[in-house]
Amino acid sequence: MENVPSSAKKKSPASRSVSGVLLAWYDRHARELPWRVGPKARKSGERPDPYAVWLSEIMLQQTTVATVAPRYAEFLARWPDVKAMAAAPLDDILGQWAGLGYYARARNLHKCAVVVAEEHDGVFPDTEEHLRALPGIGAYTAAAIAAIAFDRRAIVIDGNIERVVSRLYEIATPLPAAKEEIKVRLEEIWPAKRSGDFAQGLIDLGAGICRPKAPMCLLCPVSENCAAQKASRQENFPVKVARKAKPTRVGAVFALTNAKGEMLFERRPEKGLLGGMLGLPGTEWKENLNGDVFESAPAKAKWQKTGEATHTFTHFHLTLDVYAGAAPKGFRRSTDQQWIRPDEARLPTVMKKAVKAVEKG
DNA sequence: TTCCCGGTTA
DNA sequence: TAACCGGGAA
Repeated sequence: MENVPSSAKKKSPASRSVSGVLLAWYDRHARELPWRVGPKARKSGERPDPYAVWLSEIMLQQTTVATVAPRYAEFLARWPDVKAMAAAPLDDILGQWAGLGYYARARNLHKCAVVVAEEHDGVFPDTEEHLRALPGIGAYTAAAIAAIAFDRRAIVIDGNIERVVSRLYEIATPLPAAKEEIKVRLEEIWPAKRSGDFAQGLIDLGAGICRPKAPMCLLCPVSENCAAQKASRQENFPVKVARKAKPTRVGAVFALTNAKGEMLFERRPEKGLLGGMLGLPGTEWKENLNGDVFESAPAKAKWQKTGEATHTFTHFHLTLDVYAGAAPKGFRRSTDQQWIRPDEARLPTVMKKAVKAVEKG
């Protein structure tokens, strides 16, 4: 090492040590996850099922491992391969997805399954570029599937990896602008072999050790290489741009019930908030509740306000006034509406809360 | 209660 | 750049 020219010393030894040390750490500490082929099995030749990798990565977008694990098992049991999923009606996919949020993911999941089944004969493409062209697969997911399922040397950057790298190099540029710099750093340290294990190792390190709050630097295999930890400034990275305050919106929803104890739901428009999901009929959600809310009711009934439901979306808080009423004689639902027992309806969380407000009220 | 966290699309 | 959710921590 002493005889290595300083030009070579600069990059190669440090990068070798980060990837080598991280992979050795992953060999010992990899999380056991339902969709994962662990380092040991991977070394003995076992390959992950690209369908399983894809499904898990879509579910893991913006969603924690703890939430995804049981839901992933349900999906995999119901649709064991991509052709089975492609053959399912979109409404079944959306219903199974209910409660997971970001429903565009479920719509794109189905779209993607159809494209893979019909245009790729049920075989997932094995390059980052071709994966990136599929619905719902962006830069992160394309790289993750290429690396994890096919061991391609694809630079994977998720929130965990952004945090790890911004600390390793004390990257002062705020996210998301820092992403380019992070990618350059990763290019320098990303190994040619075991690309998938390296990606998963970085993610596990970010999730378990290099956490947002109170990172466990004493247990970190690369703390020696970490500029932020050397300066005791771990928690100051990554730097992020200030977020702006969420406005509050209000609205009213109407829970109409029939003699069978069923409730009237309607399918929301395909695009936009909670797109394609079932919900209670009601008003628009705006800054204030002006005009006659009952004009938005699905029927003329003795509406009783039974409570409120509050919920927070990405960019606003919502308060819904919840009204309950019995369907009048001769009420006919329209074609986009359906009677469902409330306990059986697969609903987004805000609508579950509204239904609960009826049951309590 | 409020705050924080996180990928893709248009 | 803004729209798009829900869970867990503070």
